[in-house]
Amino acid sequence: MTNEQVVRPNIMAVLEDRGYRSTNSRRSIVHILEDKGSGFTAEEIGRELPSVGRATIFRTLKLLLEMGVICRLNLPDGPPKYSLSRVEHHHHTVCVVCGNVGEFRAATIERLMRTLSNEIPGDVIGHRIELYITCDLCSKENTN
Amino acid sequence: MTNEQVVRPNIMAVLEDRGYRSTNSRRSIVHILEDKGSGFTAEEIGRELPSVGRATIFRTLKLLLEMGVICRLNLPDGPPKYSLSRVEHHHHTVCVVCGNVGEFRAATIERLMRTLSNEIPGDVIGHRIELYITCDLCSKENTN
DNA sequence: GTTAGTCATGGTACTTAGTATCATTAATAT
DNA sequence: ATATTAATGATACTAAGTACCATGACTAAC
Repeated sequence: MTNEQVVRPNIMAVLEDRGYRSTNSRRSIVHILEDKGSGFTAEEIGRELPSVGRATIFRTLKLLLEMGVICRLNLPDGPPKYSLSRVEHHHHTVCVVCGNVGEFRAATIERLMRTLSNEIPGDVIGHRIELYITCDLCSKENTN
Repeated sequence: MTNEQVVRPNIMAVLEDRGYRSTNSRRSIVHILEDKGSGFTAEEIGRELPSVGRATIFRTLKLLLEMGVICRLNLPDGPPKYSLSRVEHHHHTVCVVCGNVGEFRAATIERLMRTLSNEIPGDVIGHRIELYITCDLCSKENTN
């Protein structure tokens, strides 16, 4: 696991580079994403931007997903959560108590996946790894 | 990756051992699950059992999920798919073309996860790994 | 085997994440 | 400044799943 500086792209610039327009709604959604960083739901964003239509929120999230700027995480229960992606490939931790989402990188996993792909029938083109944890905060609260 | 014989529990027995009743609906649902094995959707089961109420299908799937008899797999798109679990811990491959779901085991992964948990903040209590592949059948069809 | 109690069922209405449609509005290119 | 076209918000819809509730089916105890 590494802890190097997280490099994030200028999201609006990425959108514009792909020919998408820089609109008020998109800017305010992106602004909130950058503020929250990780573990936010679509509904949450909608609540903070009542002037922006629900459809637009989902449309924008979908766009950003396709561009790889954010990722969606399906939790065992509750609505899916979105997180800003690192530029680099990464994986997620989810606290099963509070639902907080974290990110980590581990070169060992990637090396292992390459090895594994020899033993899997078919061509491995991607993978997704989620670690379910109880985060430090939640285990502390439990012992109090 | 291992290929040993898949050991499956007697699902109805497991249900009854937990105090749940052996009803017609449950038996017919379980029967279909055992027939399909993996990669089926809730809707699919409902279609094959028009006499069983939709609610009952979801109720039963939920029960089986809680008991660990089946697992739910959220695909990048399309409805979630359910699979009979092996008794043993395992992971899934999903073909991104046809959506077929496979299972595999890899002790290396489990060992790696244990190592990794030292580097992750909080207590790791579980993990989920999905490999996205194009299965042999689909890559063949593409080259034809 | 009958019965009593309770669990499970099917039907229906609801919730929630996300999408389709469409007339109006705003961003861009010229 | 204007024409073009993309994006928007509103609304209605779909689809996975759940809540509710009166009726029916299991099981246990007799």
